[in-house]
Amino acid sequence: MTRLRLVLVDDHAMFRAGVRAELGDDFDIVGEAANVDEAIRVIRETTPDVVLLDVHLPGGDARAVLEGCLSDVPATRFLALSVSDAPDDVVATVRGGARGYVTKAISGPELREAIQRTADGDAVFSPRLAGFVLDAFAGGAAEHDEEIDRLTPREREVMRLIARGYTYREVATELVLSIKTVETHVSAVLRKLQLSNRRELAQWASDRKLI
Amino acid sequence: MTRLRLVLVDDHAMFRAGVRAELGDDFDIVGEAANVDEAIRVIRETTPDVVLLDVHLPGGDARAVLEGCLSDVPATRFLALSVSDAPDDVVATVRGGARGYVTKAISGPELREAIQRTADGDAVFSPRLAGFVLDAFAGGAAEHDEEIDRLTPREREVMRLIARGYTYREVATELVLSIKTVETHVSAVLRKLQLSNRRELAQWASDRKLI
DNA sequence: GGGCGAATGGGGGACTTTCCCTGATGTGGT
DNA sequence: ACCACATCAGGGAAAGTCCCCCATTCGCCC
Repeated sequence: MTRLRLVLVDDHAMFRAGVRAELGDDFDIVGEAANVDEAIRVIRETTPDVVLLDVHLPGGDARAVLEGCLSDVPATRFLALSVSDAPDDVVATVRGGARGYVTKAISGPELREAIQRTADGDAVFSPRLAGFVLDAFAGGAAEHDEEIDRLTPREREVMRLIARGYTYREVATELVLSIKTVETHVSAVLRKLQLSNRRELAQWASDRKLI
Repeated sequence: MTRLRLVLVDDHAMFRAGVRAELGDDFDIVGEAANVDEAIRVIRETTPDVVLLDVHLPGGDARAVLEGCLSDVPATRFLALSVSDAPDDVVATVRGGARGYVTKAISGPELREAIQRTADGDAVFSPRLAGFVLDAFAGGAAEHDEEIDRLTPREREVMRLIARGYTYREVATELVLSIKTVETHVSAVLRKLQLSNRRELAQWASDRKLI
């Protein structure tokens, strides 16, 4: 059987050298690229079986590469390989068309297997990351965070300050209110969001990048 | 002349393989580590000439490694080698005792030269990064924050968590202490820094980018 | 050996903060 | 008139913060 043909896309020459050293004997590395434009060109020219694709690249990200050549090389499978295990990165890259996503903490043998499975049509994910993708597909689309819509403008304003660690007294001073009014708003926010204290609120706001 | 003895500290086996493949002929790689504790142990055991040190590690960061063994191996030089080019990371790592800081975008020959120069006592920086360090020293070096030197290691540890908003109870759980001990440390920190409550402490720590 | 700093904790107290409850008033929109 | 919203009050339970006091242990240095 002929060796699988690979393209490596990563802006770190050192990392590409590592992959070559670990995998060069088992796969045919037909091309390398260090940025988005180069990657698109090389992939089109070589139509490899699998592309190892770093998520963060000079001149764009993995999605830019996927958009630029996915439709031109239908037989090529893309395996994202990144230092980032951020849910946003994972979900965005998979939405863009990657067939798998593993972190660079992976070992040589594991990567070898991941590439083989990707070429076979499997979806390969580092254990912790599979959950993010499933979550995103399961819950993500419909709701649009109805919860925050139930807060009044004033409540949102108070909520933001509370989430930053202000005390009720400080919020009252900042917004020129009485402490009691702040208490009322905070209670309403906690009740509406079904949270039980300010720390959870800070977490909630941080998750939604509201601070 | 005998080859320089290296230790590689990086949580990505793949990256270490890349460095080995690129440098293994020119340097004597006497040890490798993938996390903070392992790194400290290996460095103490091998007392290499140069340590290639990733900034972001499981169980801590490069500073933890530097704190853990800098005084034990006075002849060893540390060269930070990271994907991050964030000013905070650079400055923090250099403050911690690293003698240089280059990004992983570096090429094999450049890394070879950087290691040689580090061993010779030079300070090696990627071009864009040198500026950050110089800025940091220009903008307030004279004082060297005598205040924080007056804190004991344990006090600093407690202080960091308090500054992040942890309650005494949570700090106690995290560090496996009694609440009373946490209170004692916090009181000492507030007294030494002449602050009056945890919010001022959070502000103080944030100003100094200790969180 | 004696002193000293560091780390660990216990008791207790004063005070603030948080969160919830039950109210009230006024305003603007439909 | 009704309702959502914003404003404020009194009261109280619970938690957390910060300050005293104190003791023990350990290791280090003179």
